[in-house]
Amino acid sequence: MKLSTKTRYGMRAMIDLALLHEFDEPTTIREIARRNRIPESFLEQLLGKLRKEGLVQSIRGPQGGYILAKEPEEIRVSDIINSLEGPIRLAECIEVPLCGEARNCPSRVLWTRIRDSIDEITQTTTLKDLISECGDSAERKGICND
Amino acid sequence: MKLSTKTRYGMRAMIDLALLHEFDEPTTIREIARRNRIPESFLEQLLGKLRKEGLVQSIRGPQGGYILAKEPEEIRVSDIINSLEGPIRLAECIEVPLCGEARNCPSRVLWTRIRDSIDEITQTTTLKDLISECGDSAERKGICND
DNA sequence: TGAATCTTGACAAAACAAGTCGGGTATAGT
DNA sequence: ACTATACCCGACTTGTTTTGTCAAGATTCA
Repeated sequence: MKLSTKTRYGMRAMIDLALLHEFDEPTTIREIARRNRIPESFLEQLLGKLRKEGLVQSIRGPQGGYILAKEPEEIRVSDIINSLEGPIRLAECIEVPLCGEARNCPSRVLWTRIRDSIDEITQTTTLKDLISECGDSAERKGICND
Repeated sequence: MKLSTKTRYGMRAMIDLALLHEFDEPTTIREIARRNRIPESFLEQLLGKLRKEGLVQSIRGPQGGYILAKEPEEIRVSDIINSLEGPIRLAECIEVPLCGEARNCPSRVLWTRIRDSIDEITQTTTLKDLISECGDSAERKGICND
């Protein structure tokens, strides 16, 4: 079980935007891509999804770019993940019980428990939480790939 | 983020074996496959991995089949997942810090926290836990696909 | 011996992930 | 109005992974 690069890249991009949020001026795809080592045209797709979900705002034309559409404390990690790859569905039957014995199905109980535990984290962690926990020393040297 | 069918099938097969454990006689691949709606030759592969990890024991020849190699309370969910698809690696840099700022990397902090939370569940839950929590009413009607 | 059963590895189809590309649209500045 | 900048969008490609299938072999019981 691993995260898609969509999710990893997208999260990095959002953190990047959150760190720049105080400056209140847009950053271009190109800059975000360069700072975070993300292929430019791939990032474009991801920002498109994030925009449609209302997490970032785009500004077209010269001097344009992207900014967060909300305050960092209003953007939950789950919002980002949902935008990029849809909700976490460890198994079909968690969402839509397939068998009549769902309540007593051992594997369903297990997957549900794991999913709930992931949700608990992603739904209670915001971008603000992430960047403030990590201190301001996180100057983007752009080496991390995750 | 979703579970592979390898993991879902494998877990179901192990639960199946755990439920039959008290009878102390082997079950054939065919029977496990039929009860759990798993392609026979695919299940074959999965049981091979589980055997190599010492989780199940095989008995060849007529009246042969598979049984658990340990008591259900000695088999953790994490053992099963590790056998089938290797350890959960949400992102490379969790295991091997890639950048010099790992400690201050917001996304790394996030992925690590999620992974730890998953590990906590899989490492403390055994097959015994799963089947005893679900009551004995779980008669395998074999409809569930997860 | 012969039938039942596991064992192993090669192979194949389908799905998915990751990334590219080209042409379009909006806008600021001149 | 023109032009350069920048986002927008969908189709396409490429490579990998997943999800299997299959055949030949090994072991054991009766």
